[in-house]
Amino acid sequence: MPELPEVEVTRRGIAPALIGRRLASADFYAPTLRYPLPHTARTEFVGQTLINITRRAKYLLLDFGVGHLLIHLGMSGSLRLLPNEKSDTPSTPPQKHDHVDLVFENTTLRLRDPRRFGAVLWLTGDVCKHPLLAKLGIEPLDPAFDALWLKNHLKGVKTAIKPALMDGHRIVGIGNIYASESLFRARINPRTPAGKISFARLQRLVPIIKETLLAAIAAGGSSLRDFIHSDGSSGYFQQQYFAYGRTGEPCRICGQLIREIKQAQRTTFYCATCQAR
DNA sequence: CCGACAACCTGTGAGC
DNA sequence: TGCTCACAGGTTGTCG
Repeated sequence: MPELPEVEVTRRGIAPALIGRRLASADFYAPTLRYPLPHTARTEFVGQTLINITRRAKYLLLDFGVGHLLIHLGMSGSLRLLPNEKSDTPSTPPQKHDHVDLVFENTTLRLRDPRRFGAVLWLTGDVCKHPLLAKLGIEPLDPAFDALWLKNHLKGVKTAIKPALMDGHRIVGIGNIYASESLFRARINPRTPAGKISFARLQRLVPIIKETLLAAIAAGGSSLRDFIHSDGSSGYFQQQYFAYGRTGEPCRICGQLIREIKQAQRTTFYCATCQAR
């Protein structure tokens, strides 16, 4: 489920309950997700105190000082907090798709991931140099991501703007939903070759991307208070989409029917009138 | 460099 | 009601 906003909402939801707490145990209920779970490395992080939780792209990084636990939620992953029974046992036994319990003092962080595209890795040394992180592009909420940056990085790019926006080697965190939504709001046709978009349009697009992501984070943030009792989902689903998933429904702006096309094996939703070339 | 495509998995919903 | 098939919010790797 998660694009950048949901990962960020998750980070904000779990951080206050876990930072400064000692990891009492780590229980893995599967041998592997996308990659093998760090069964044998467990001794390196169990017993350590969690110093911080940061996010890079859609990766969460749990900093234990001696190394980082990297968590990716894949397409169907979610994290939630459970109160512990007797301070060292989660109050609810793991269900079918629960794969990891990080048992802290008083609170357990549980990873559920039905499709098992997620990942949990133990990284020591410079996390930025890890192959999964080293080649990641700019954070869309970084002030350095502006129209000039985008212009420079799309120069000569013939790929259509929609798949170009989703390429994490350029900009991270823009998944299928927010690529369609941002282009709709910026009135840019998703098939336009990325390098051919005018600077004026890029100046419109960049703040729209930031606003769209921030609005989604804010929507999720409104349910943060209940994170510990929730199912791990957020206000994310309550977003009112303009284009995403609305094939055949009238455009909220002009009334024309929203269309869908395939781009790079992913469905793109757009309004042929509002997003004419 | 680019695009197309398969792969990793399971659940869900549309259509018959 | 029950079956089959296409598809799903991500990312990597291979091939042409």
